[in-house]
Amino acid sequence: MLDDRKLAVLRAIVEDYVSTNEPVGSKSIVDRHNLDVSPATIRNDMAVLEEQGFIVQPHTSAGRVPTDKGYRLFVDRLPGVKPFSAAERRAIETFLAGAYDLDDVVMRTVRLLAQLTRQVAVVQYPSLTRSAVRHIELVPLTEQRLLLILITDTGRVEQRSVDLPSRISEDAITQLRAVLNACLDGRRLTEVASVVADLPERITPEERTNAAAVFSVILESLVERHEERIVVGGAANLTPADFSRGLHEVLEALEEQVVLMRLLGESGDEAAVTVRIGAENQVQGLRSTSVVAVGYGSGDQALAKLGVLGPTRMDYPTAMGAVRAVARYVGQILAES
Amino acid sequence: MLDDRKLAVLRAIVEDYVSTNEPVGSKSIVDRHNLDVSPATIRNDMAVLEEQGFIVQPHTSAGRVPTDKGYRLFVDRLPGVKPFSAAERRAIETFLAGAYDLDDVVMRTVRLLAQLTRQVAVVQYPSLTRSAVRHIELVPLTEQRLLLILITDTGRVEQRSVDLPSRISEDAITQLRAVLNACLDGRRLTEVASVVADLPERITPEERTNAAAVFSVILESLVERHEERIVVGGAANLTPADFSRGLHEVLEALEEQVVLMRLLGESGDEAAVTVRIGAENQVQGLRSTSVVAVGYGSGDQALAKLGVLGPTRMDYPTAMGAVRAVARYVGQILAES
DNA sequence: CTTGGCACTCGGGACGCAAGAGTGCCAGGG
DNA sequence: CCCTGGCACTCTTGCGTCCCGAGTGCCAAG
Repeated sequence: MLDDRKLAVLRAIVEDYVSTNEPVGSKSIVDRHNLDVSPATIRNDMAVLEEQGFIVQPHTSAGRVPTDKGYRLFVDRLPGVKPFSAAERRAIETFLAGAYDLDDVVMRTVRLLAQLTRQVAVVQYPSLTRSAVRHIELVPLTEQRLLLILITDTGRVEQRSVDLPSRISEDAITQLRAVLNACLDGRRLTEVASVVADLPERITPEERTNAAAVFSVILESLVERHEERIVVGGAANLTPADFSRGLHEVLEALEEQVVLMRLLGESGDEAAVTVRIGAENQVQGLRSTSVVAVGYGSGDQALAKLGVLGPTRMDYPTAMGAVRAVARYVGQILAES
Repeated sequence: MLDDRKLAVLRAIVEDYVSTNEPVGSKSIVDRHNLDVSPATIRNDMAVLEEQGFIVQPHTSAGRVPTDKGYRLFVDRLPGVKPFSAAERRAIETFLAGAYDLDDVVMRTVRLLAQLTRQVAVVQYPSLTRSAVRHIELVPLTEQRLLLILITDTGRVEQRSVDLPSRISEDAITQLRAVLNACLDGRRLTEVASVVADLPERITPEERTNAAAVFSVILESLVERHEERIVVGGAANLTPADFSRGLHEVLEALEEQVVLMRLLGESGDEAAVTVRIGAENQVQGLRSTSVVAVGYGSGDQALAKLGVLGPTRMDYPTAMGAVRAVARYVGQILAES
């Protein structure tokens, strides 16, 4: 149905269109890629490719442009990811290694991805719910108010202030802190809910109402969507020419955390690099963009996702290579801290 | 030199141009604003205004457009800030009051400002160096590694991991923690440096090398520029039509923390709303934008700045009103927490 | 199945023209 | 002295026309 040469033609069209942003004609294909056939032959192949929906011509007398389906075939069956050179890998590693806390890791990752791919970079903070508790700290703010600090093994620090129903003594705080750390230390956050339910027994009765307030804040912070923050960078890489309806639509989507969550969430598998092309994205307003994403994590399991977003006319092999490489190194960095 | 009517004409030109984005002619001025004179009279006034450099005409037979100098006169001598209605104030207050930690306050502030003004919002995190220490916490990660957590009275939490030269015992950590909190609690961060210098005396000699490592990390985090984070939102409000050289330039500038720092830093006075118009901004790439900024803080002194950025063709009265109102309420929220 | 040839289609740039908006200037009137 | 109506002038903008070139589809021959 699609012989080797037709695939080669599709590939040529995708590559040329990506690099020139102009519809590519039969003649320029034989010129640039060394297929030993005539333009007329290419035209026949292109007619077939068009009939099958892999390419279209914007105007009757213009060259061809890949469709979403064409890009899909390209990424599925064609060159795959572009591996990075040793030098590039080293550059990535040293750039990320300079980070000194989680915020900084994330910020650097965004910048790095945006710069490597010249696209918009999207990085999700390591998920709270899949991390484990490393330490819980209570700091008195006033006599009826505590600051609760939750530190995870991914280096993430969450803070909440807790309003207490009644006054609390230094001793009671110390006791509470000890109990919390004894019971929760090392637990995955998914287990915390059930553990917290059993805690009140360990607390002296007169402190239970205050303790309950603290517990409820802990539980709250587990379900808060807030924790799933996503950072975007490289928006300047969006070129107006690539978006018919203007950047506005895209920029708007990029500012909605919820939208970004869905965007990264849609890519199912976490270990492998996934590509969603154009209308494959269910997110309204990003129907003409592609997303290359992958899960990353400190150990073997993925904690969160990162990726790049750009026009469907994107250099997929490079983007996939960059995303994969960056995810790997970020994972390393997180594991070390 | 500039009589009342000429000022009224300038004002009319600015207002109409802001709302229509089209050069405004003499006839439309007498139509829309009720000046009881003929178009010809307006034309004479406009000729004077043009000669003085307050307005220009893009083409020989087009209406007039304000220059930077024109906008400047407008904001300096004309209607001033637009006060907010009680309903609007209440909306702002309740929207911000829902925040549950500093990150959330800042994020909400950005969204709010962007939405109120339909411009790009820029909010700087409360400066570390002007806040005071509320609590310092040390959490052992491994035997030679600590997590240092610094909590300020503005609700900000900074974290750093500290590599120790030698192993440290639980007791030593407790001692160190006690010393740090005893000496630093309530101190402004600007004083911390000198206080820390005197600390080693209070530490048992055998722990001094480890303590020194912790101290140096504390000092480091005071000078790190990282602390001056700036959050941007509402980039989708940038309309391509307003920027001749394209959005690219502007978006790029907005991604550079350093640039944003300069931008907010330039506005000198902190208590009053400052406006920098067009080329008054020394930042390359933002020469055709205006910035409306003001300092905000929990008490009387400013901790940081916030503002909006947009095309010089901006609704200054509204922007100034929004910026001022939001700054006030953010200050309140910070003071309460 | 490939290839050269050829007629065909259309988008885009160049040109010209007319309409409309807005101005500057001038002379007259309060 | 300032305001006003009138008038000629200047450009921009949109529209219609025309032409060129790129690229195609089809066909008949190798």
